[in-house]
Amino acid sequence: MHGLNPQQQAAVRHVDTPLLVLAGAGSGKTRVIVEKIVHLIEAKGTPANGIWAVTFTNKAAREMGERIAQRLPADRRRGLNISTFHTLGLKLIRRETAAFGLRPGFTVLDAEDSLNLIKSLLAQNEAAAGLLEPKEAQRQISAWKNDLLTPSRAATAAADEVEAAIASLYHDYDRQLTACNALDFDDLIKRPVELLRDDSDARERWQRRVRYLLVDEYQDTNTSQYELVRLLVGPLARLTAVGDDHQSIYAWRGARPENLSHLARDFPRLATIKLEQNYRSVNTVLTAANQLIANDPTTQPKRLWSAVGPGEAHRVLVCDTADDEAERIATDILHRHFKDQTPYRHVAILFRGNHQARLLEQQLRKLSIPYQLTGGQSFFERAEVKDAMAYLRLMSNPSDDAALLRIINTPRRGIGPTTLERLGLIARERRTHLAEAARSISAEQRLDPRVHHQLLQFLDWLDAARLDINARPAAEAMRTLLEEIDYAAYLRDQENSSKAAERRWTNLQDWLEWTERIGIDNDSGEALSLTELVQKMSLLGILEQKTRDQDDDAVRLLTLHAAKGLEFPHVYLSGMEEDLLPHQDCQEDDRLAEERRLCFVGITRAQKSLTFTLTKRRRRYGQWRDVRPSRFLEEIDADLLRWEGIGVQKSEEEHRATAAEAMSTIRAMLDNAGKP
DNA sequence: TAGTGTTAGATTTTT
DNA sequence: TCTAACACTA
Repeated sequence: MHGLNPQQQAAVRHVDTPLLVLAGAGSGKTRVIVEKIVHLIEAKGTPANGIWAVTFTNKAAREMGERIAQRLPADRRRGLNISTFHTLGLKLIRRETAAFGLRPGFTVLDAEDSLNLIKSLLAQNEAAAGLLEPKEAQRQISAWKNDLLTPSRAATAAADEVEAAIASLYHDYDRQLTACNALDFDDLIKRPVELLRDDSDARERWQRRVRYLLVDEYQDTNTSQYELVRLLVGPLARLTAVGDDHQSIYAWRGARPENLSHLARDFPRLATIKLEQNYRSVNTVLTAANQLIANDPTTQPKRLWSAVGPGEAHRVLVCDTADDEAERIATDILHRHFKDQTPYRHVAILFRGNHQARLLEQQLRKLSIPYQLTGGQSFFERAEVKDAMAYLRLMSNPSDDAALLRIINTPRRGIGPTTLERLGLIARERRTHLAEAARSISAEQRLDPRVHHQLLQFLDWLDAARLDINARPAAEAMRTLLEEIDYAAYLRDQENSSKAAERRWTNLQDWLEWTERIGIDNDSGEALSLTELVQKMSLLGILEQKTRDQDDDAVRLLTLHAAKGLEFPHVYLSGMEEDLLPHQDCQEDDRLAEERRLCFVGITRAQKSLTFTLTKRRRRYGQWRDVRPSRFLEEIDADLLRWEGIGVQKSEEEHRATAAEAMSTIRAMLDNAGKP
């Protein structure tokens, strides 16, 4: 308990009634959760396996686990459940598989697979295909699932023709998932909720198992996640929810920040503790943040303060164009690096949209400043990795159509779109999955005999491979499999340069190593079954595992969303312009408030210095447009901001001066060092 | 199946 | 204006 402030201590000790901790940015909320778990085990004698902590990302779960590992010896923390919502749902489904109408080895489809399934369903239904955009349909189905709406209720509630069509697609989609022994991400929450709601035996069983539940980032929960929380804690309500309404920035994808206030309604004995002392930032940063967020009508007042230090006014760099903006940020960072010996990893550049990263990258590269871009397409989404995953999934679940479709002709086996279309039709008629349909009489009758033969051969080969993979370690068997299909040759065939093929092959080797590494249970140290391995992989972005060297000294480029939860000594908030932040599509009240909170999140990432940048003109969809500074800058006291470069000439001069100064510093450094 | 033409869309994104 | 996904043609 040492080193905790009185509010933090109260939050840790409070275990008898449900508790909401409203934890401001940088107020040590993870610390509170960690200490509370330690307290529950050490002081309250709660068995570790009765404690469940839930986060939103794998990264957050991993970090929490690591911090607990520093506080408790292995034998005292064994059995502790720290996971994401989705992993928790998966665990529950795995223990109750039959109740869900699933067979062991069921697959969890990712967003891409689910979209492909939707596309193939639409391809079979001309009327719906003309009316619907696959992405839009996917979004709507996901939204319905997050709101716990069944297909039939969605059909009843449908407001127009389009929604009605999506509801009907939703029905087919779920039926097809069942035929494939598969679930999508949203099902991992929705289905457990349905079970716990409808089956009192299962409910009581799980409520006994969950002795204490802690939920992080509570403001990001959606309806189904909140329902899961309620059902798991039951009437005893041994629950700690930690969140910050000021950092609610995910309403656009279904988060319900009002779940924070719903807690008081649903748990009358709820106690609330506010954490307002910030341990991260200097006071000028917090003052700006407080002033900005005071304009948010939708959230509870909370005033951050800190004892870190006074801090300086924030610079606002007014630049001519986006190129100019990127150049000035880059020069400024270089300057900081050489003049103040600021390590590059202490600097982050934040922006609203990913496209803004491109120019920044160019300029950083020009000045040879190392940078690390978070976001973009992950390693996990690479085609070769997804192909290998698909083979592995088919080993675990022979009815995984999404996986089969992905690799049936990769590498080439002469099984083209026409065959697959006919096969899909047969599968739909027989209400089954593709592999079974292929072995039916109608397939024999309706498919080209040569291709049909080819198809059966391939399925037999898969069966044989399945026997092999169950007999030895998965990674090892996968190596053999990739050799048998000569995937390396396929890659060489696909790529123009042998270098590109080489790189993709290396990615696969990395993936195989990763497969070996995660194939062991963190808790028991035992090897996972193939099914467990595949399911674990589906929920872990490989990107997170492949954390590049922590001490890699590079400037971080992040979207404002991706920056939540992180902190940096020096932060550049770029594109502080109307229509960019707040984004042009977010002028309506609720969305505008969320944009403001996004800006708040950006500001509160800064520990020591904060620099806003904006341009005077920006090219938008090919047109040059004059730009107005973001209204959020006006919501911060003028004394806290130091504008630079408002006049054109002055800006150019200043810019040159800064660049010249930076260059001469570099030269001096190089002279001193005697080598680059 | 590769190569070319056409068209929409251009915020944020985890699991 | 630029890109990427798609549909169409050779």
